[in-house]
Amino acid sequence: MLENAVQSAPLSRAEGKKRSRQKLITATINSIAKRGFADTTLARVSAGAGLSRGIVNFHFRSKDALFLEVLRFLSREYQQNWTRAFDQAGPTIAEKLEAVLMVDFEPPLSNRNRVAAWFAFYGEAKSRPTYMTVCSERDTDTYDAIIELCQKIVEEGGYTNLEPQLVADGLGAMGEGLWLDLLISPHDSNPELAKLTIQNYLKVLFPKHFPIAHRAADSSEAQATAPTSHPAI
Amino acid sequence: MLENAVQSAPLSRAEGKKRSRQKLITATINSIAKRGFADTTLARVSAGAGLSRGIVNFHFRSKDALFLEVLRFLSREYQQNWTRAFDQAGPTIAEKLEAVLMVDFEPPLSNRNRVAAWFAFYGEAKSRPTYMTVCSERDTDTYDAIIELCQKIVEEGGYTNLEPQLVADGLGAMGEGLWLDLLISPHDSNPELAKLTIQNYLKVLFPKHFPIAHRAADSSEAQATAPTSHPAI
Amino acid sequence: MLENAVQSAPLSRAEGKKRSRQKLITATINSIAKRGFADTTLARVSAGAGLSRGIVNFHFRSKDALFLEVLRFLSREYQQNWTRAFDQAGPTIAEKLEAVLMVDFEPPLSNRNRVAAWFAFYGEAKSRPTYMTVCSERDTDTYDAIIELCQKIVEEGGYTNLEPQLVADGLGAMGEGLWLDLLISPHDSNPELAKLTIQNYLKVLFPKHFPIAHRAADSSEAQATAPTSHPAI
Amino acid sequence: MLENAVQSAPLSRAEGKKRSRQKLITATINSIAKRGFADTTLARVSAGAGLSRGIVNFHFRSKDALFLEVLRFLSREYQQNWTRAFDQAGPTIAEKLEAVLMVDFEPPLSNRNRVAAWFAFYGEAKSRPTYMTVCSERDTDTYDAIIELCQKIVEEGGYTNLEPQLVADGLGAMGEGLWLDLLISPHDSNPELAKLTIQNYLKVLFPKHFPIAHRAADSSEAQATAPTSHPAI
DNA sequence: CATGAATGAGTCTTCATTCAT
DNA sequence: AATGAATGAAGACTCATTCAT
Repeated sequence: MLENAVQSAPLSRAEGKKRSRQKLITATINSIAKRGFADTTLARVSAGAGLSRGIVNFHFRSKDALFLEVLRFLSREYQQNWTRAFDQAGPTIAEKLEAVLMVDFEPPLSNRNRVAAWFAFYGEAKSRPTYMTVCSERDTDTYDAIIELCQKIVEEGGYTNLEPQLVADGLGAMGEGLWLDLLISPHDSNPELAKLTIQNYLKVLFPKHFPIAHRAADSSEAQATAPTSHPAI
Repeated sequence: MLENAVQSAPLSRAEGKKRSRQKLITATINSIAKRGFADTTLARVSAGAGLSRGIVNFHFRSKDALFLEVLRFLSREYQQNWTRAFDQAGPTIAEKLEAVLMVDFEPPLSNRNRVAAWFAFYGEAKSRPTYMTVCSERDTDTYDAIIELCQKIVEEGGYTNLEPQLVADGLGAMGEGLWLDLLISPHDSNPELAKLTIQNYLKVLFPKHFPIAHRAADSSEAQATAPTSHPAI
Repeated sequence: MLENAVQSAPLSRAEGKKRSRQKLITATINSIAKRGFADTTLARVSAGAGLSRGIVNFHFRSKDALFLEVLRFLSREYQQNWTRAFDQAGPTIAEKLEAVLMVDFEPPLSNRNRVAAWFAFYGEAKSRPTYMTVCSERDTDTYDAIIELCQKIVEEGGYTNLEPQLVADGLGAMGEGLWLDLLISPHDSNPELAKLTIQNYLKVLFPKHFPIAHRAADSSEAQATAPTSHPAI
Repeated sequence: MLENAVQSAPLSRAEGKKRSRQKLITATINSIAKRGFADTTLARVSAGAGLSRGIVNFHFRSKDALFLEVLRFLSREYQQNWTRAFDQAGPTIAEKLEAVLMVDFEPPLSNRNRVAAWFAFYGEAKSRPTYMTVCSERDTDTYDAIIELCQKIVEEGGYTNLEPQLVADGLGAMGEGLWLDLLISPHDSNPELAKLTIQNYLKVLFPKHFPIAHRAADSSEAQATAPTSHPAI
């Protein structure tokens, strides 16, 4: 038995614990998507993770704590993807703006289970301050960044007819509305259509930055931005 | 005290039953908004309605049936307000379009309890086909109407740079996203701001129909359209 | 309004009340047979009787009171049929004995709903003294009569090898066991077979009174004894 | 205190679970006998077993499932005692027949709680196909065996006046009727009297096999056959 | 006499949580 | 670190009973 044993070798305790934790979080997201918040019980979560019944109260203090961790995981994941999209986009403001507006509709964020989980938390947010806090934060961060980009692009393009704040609010809201449509109108809605919709608005709003002929190219570029983390969920 | 002081007169049995039913629906909406889906128990609903414990299983078959009736009530109410806004708006396409986009942000639809209830149902929709059906229907009806209006206005104004379908999808989604913001970002968000955001887009999209100077007037006109039904909730 | 009004004329109050009472008793028997004791609710009973929900507490004081009345009705009906069979039988002891042993297997007592109701009460009798009293009484009356008949027939026939008391106990028990079989083994069991079984024993026990060739004739005679009351149940 | 004082040693988990299950079954039988089907609630059953409230839904799926397991337990127990009586009886057909007819009236089957439980199930059998199946099976098995024994004994003894099938049906039914009498006529009825009644019939039916002088001896022999299982109930 | 809306006690059932193994 | 038997609080639901109409 050498130390550099193969991957199937027993994990260290800390690693095993961490892995179990993550399995439970993933199983919870899937259960919420599949069965909804109300029917997501710890028994089903632990079964989904292939672990024993009492395990959740071992890794997390309580069911509420688990759910909060799940939301935090989703929030962290969202932020990571958002930041990566921003960083990996081309150097121009227009490219940055488009990239961050597109990231909601690329894997893993466009995954329907993810969207379902997010809206499950939104649905409970009004009555749960802790959920509200995390949800608001994500929202605020995103909106702030979009506002900043809009201000720059308006200034850069001399779009004197546009109020950057309102334009940004509209784009942000449109993104969330299209995200909801992925959930509610699955037959007529899909990530590609959502992206086209937003891009269409970009062209109308900022014609100098998003000329009509540019569309297809942008689209493929956007798709090229790297997806990320936990694609197995 | 005249004989025709009818309002305090004892209700007929059928009327009393109907009234109790409605009380339960209203109490359920309020409870969902206040405590969320998870903590909305039949005991709390019946207490909120000032009725006895077993009452829900008398008027509705089950908790599930009650919830579905609540969603149907919300859906019917939404459609009624939407239709009224459309009918009562001025005769032009632009006025109709603006009216139906504004109605989400006027009472009673802009009521935060209502929005919370809607998103609670959205959050459960993926795992409940019956909820999904009702939610999708509302969505589809609204979108279809907006598409039609956009097609007409594009044609009327000769906005050759606009794709009516995509523009309509964007406006519809923006409305839903701003509705969500009423819930999630209550500090920075309010119905008036939401209306301004949408109106700002209308001016950018259809400048001939929504000239800049027109803004304030429209806004106040929009507010003047009659709100409706069940203001007590 | 003449006294000799036709049958479809409105009943007097007393008659209507009596009729409703009986409808409820009949509906209860049918419900017990169909759904068992546990699932026989007052709602189902009143629905079965085509009457309104609160009616049982009007005609009877309570559910328990209704059930007790049902048992008393069954007991009365049993006794009436038994007595009629005895009276209408031929004049000999043998004919009387055979008649009372056969009556359990002729309508209406052989009706499977009736038997089911009886055994439902037997099943609850151990824990309900009032049921026990009524059930025991019926049993005792029947056994006593059979013992008396057996004593006479043994004396008459000089069957010195028979102990009348034990013979009578056995015949009575056999009757009840065959009655149970109507319920439990419906495929292989039927009233005619039950009668044959008992008659076979009579021939073995009392060969002078029940000669072999006599069988068929007896059987048809037995069948000729008049059935009775409430055949509609 | 030696180490092999195993009985007080802590049970393995599996053993403990099995024991809890059996406790619940036993407590249910006792409750049915004491309070009847209707008043046997899970709260009382679990209290009777000295366990917690939710336990039944842990070991069994539901109250119905518990009841069915109780009936299966009774059925298994019946069959075991029956088979043991048959096997342990002397080698002759007559001894076998008498043994299996007597076993109903010896512990544990003659235990009044047992009989009450059986008749509670009989009372519900008509409306519950699963109960009916189990009850019918027990009946059928018993009757089939008795028929076979009767055929042999008739052949062996040349009892040309007897129809084996009808004789067997009568004996089986008599056993069940006498069992019911243990429940319904507890003052005048007891297992010993029931046994005498049956034995009296055996002497009349099969005089060559059951001569009059033989009675007392047989009876004591029959009693000597070992009773069995679960005497604690 | 009869109705049926309403009540509320009682029951089954679920499930988060604990803890001995 | 993990298991799973057991707990008991809480909730949905049933249903006998009441009473205004």
